Amino acid sequence: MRNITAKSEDFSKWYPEIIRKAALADYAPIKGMMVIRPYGYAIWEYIQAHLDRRIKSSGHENAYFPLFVPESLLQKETAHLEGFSPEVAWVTQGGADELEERLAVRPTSEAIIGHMYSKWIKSYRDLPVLINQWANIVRWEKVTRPFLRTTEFLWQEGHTAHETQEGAQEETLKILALYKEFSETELAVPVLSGEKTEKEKFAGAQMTYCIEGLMSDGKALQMGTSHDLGQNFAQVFNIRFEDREQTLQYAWQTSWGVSTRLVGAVVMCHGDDSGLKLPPRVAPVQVVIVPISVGDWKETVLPVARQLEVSLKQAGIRVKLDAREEFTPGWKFSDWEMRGVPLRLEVGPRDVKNNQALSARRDTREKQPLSLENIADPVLKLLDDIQNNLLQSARKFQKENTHVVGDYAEFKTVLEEKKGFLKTFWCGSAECENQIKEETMATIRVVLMEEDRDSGDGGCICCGKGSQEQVYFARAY
RNA sequence: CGGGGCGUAGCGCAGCCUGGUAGCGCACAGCGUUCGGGACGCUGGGGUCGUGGGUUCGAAUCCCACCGCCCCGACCA
Repeated sequence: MRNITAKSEDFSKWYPEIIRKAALADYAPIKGMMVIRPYGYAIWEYIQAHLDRRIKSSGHENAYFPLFVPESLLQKETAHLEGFSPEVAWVTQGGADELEERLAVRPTSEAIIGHMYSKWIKSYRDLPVLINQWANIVRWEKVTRPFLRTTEFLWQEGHTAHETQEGAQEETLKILALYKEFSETELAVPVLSGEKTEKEKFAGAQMTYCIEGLMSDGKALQMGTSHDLGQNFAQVFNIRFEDREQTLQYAWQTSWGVSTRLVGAVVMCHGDDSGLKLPPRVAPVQVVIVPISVGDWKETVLPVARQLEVSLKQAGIRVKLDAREEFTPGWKFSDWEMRGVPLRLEVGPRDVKNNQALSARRDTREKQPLSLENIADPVLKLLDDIQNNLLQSARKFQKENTHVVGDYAEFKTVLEEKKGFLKTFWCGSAECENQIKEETMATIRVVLMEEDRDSGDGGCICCGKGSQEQVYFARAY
């Protein structure tokens, strides 16, 4: 008896189903909006905690800006406005009164933050400004999917201002590297990193960098972006300061963000036919203890299980004892596997007699008895192994699904038959980029930065013109 | 936003064609027996049939509009 659709059979049915069955989120009664349930929100909270620590230790501080952006501010940066206007939600009324000026529900906060920075930044001594905010934003998207693209989503957005162009560039790349390290260490999701093309870059940015993950259906997912804004926003918001030579300069800015989409990435990258597989570092429950309820188990087994729970808790492990009487052990095994708990410990009469617990890994399904003496040590070791193994498996998958292609016919065949990332050369023209997208639905996910490129050049996959621009194409979410 | 599919109990569905007492499985509640990989028996509760309008003596069923979900495209964290 199976109660979830197998991932291998129908990925696009599996995904929303597992989101709901595992109680990560549920549809709200508003188009494109979801309720993040406690189990899903806990994952987000661990993501936040791990990322917030990195953001702060790299010198940034958290602050909070308003939800609403006056239309006049949003309009200042033309490219920015054009990029976002199709998906902005507007507030036109307050109570019974029509507003004199429409208020945008922030689709991102560059505008209102730019406005504030112009008041705060007067001297080179005020720089750099390194601020991050955790917030919700609204984008009126036409097609939505839980976590991957919702009308409202939660994210962090960093907004920094610098004295020099180099300062801003350095910040942009520093965050890009931080995101990559974060994704791989905490989410066990390996990512490519590089530049976006002109077509794909952030509205109003000078250059956009991103990290891209490969989901297990062979489609790419943009997991984070870091933008070098140059002086675009500083010029229209008048963020000027007196530099060391006493001349007036516009500030150099960056912005960068990751969102609740990352929860979707974890689900899609690691899940299998039995459900979720959560990396221990973001798993709300790292270890579940299932007592085997036979005979006088409440007197014999349960006290041992409780003691086990206490000792794991003391070691800082997120542990749950599932002592519910209305379910059989077998049912609990399947349920917690579906919910992605990395490690299960079974405690039954046999284990009590042998002073042990039987461990079962979610990732490999390996079972191994562990002595109850100092059990936290091997449990921590196992959680570490699982975290590591998830990353290695995902890396292996990414490698196996990355194909170097040289000509367009091969490009199309590989894309159709194997999916995944296609590594190739591109001449840099929007014409070729558009043509490929039109014909194959594949987009350039990243343009490799110089230091990541293979030496030498190749012909553009589309027009054949010689080029050093090495890129990864994929179909994407 | 275009093309297609779907919306009936928490979930999965039948009933609709041919209008006339709203059903099945799982889940849920109670009791009992079970429990080392999704247990079983008995009893029971739960429905504005997505929403609004129309046709009709009578609408889950026929007609219209809207909303939502899924898939495939056009646009995006």
